[in-house]
Amino acid sequence: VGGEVRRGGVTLDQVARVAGVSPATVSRVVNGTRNVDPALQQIVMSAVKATGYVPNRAARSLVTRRSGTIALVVSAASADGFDDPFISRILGDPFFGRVAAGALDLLRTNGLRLELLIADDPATRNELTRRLALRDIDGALVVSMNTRDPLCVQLASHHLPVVLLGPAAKSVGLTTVAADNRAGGSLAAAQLLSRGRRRVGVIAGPSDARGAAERTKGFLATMARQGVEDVAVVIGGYTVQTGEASMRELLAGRPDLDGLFAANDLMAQGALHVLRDHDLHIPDQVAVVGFDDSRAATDARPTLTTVRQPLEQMAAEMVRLLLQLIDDEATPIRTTVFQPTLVVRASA
Amino acid sequence: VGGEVRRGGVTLDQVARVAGVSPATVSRVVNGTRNVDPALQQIVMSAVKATGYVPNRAARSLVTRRSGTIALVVSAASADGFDDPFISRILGDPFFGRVAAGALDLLRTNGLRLELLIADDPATRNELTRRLALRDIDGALVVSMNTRDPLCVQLASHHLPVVLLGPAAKSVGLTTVAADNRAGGSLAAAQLLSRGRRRVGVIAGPSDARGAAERTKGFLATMARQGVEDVAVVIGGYTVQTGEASMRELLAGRPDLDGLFAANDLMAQGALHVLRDHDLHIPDQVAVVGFDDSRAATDARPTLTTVRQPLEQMAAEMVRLLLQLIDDEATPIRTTVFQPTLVVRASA
DNA sequence: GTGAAAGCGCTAACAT
DNA sequence: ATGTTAGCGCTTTCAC
Repeated sequence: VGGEVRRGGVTLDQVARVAGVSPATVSRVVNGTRNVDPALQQIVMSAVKATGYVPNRAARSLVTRRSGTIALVVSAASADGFDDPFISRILGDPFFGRVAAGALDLLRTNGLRLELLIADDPATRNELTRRLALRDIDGALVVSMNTRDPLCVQLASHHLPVVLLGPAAKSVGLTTVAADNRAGGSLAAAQLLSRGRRRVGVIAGPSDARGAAERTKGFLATMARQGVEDVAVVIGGYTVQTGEASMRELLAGRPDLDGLFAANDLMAQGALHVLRDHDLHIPDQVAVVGFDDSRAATDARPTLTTVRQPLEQMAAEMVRLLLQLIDDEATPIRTTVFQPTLVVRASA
Repeated sequence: VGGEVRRGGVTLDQVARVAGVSPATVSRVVNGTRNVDPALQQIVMSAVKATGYVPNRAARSLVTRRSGTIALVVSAASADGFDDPFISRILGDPFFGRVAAGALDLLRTNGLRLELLIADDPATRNELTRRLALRDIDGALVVSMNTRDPLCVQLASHHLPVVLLGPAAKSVGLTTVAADNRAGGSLAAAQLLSRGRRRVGVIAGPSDARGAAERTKGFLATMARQGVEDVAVVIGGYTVQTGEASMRELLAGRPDLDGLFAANDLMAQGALHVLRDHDLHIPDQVAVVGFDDSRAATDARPTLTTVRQPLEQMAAEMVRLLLQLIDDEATPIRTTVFQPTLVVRASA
């Protein structure tokens, strides 16, 4: 109203004028470049503060060819459902929330922005690839829900700055951060064993899910090592409903079951429902271990003993690796593996 | 390898050369400006396709003073906990996921980007305000978790392009999209009434939560209209644990309860646990209605009858309103209210 | 209806 | 160590 003062913000030139130096010097100070006289540096800093200067991102990007933005990509194969609910479900998954929070935390201390992206069809996948190539996005953090993901192969083939959160599959030519799912399965087995359970079953994850097979393998290996060879395994679909169905199936084949490992908490929750319907006491009659330490674990009754991945730390490591990759394209592809931990609650 | 062809992408000038026109004309065509000869238009379009041209966002932003990015802001008062888990929890909340998915859907058809932002302290709040003022972000979609939120008042006072998802409180001078929580409470009451329940209780939300009070008011009003005046109300904290405690309290004061309304699904889930422990059959002995239609509703046993807000549609409307606000700063402040619906499942 | 020209605000050679 | 200069790729008056 009446004053078009500073419409659009203070520019670097204005700061330079106030400080009585050249724009280049201001730029150097602002960007923390060395080789600037400490005295001048002070003067410029004051001028910056006095004017309230803040760099124009677009202008800076134009010349540096860096957007200052990195993408958090949720990759959906879009094979099944492919409607809104599916995307909502991923975005609303505690798993995703922990990753986003972990990434954001480190990103903002680096002055970088996080763009949320859904890559669920060829068009959006191509656009992401293009934007990455043009540095419209500096790099991408990819969270993929299953192993045979078209986005991953596409990204890998173009050699773009991308870090994947996923199974430690060496197959993908992408820098990857993963949890040691096998060790996680082992942890679950050890807990059941320590509770004296040897008539155990497992509700495994779907074959194409991230690391599901590893969890089961680790579990079975540790059981076998203690002489427990006869383990019933049924495959679920990572939902409460499939957990229920699988539990019923397991119980039908082996009514004397005294221990259960479910490859995620949701299926464990389903199992809990069925066990209760069968009047089986948890953990006395059947001990149950889940995986993920999701909200379902704390909200179930009894509360769920489960395996937890350090997702926030993993996300932070993803950012670190990505920043390195952006900084130096020649950084070799690496896989970092994190160890899960057992969270003991009431169910086992 | 060996070819630095098109390093950094095709520029508008290159397209112009290929098409045999001036850069200005290409710009006009690309931006859909009228007053361009249809014939030339075709030529330019071909050239664009042939070269694989895609506009440089930074350059465009620099001159248009629009970033093409809108922020999805999660505002946390940071009063309590204030550690990572808190943010993770919000981001991993299905509520948030549905909003993000709804917004993203409309945004990408408009060629806009979504930046994820956490505003949990004065510094980040100020930065957001500044970025909005400088058009480093074109506008913000704000999801606030409680009513007395410092971010909202700050944003409102600066008259920035912001749309709030929140209670229909007229107090805030912000364009707002809200659900009719009172109507939602009414829906719950009507359902309980239709099941013949008149000895009812409610587990209300915390006093500072978005719309919690309205839900209770709507419920009580509808009950009263049917002559049910004596309703026990206890206040919970929107968690399973507080739901359990509240349910116990309710049952202690009124052992003959035959209907319950919980202001969110999590508390309803907690109530379910307690009712089961008391060997009370659901819904025969006690009918339960929740609120939100979150994952907890479908994963609980029995499945939860609940009130659903059309969050995806609400998010889309937020985007529409925000775009309007960005386009014309003088757009008057408005509040749009959406009607919730009842989702009938097994618990009532 | 189309082209020429002037920047948007910044950084990075290059010169000093 | 600092200043001068030349753009980055685009849109947009302004002439024609």
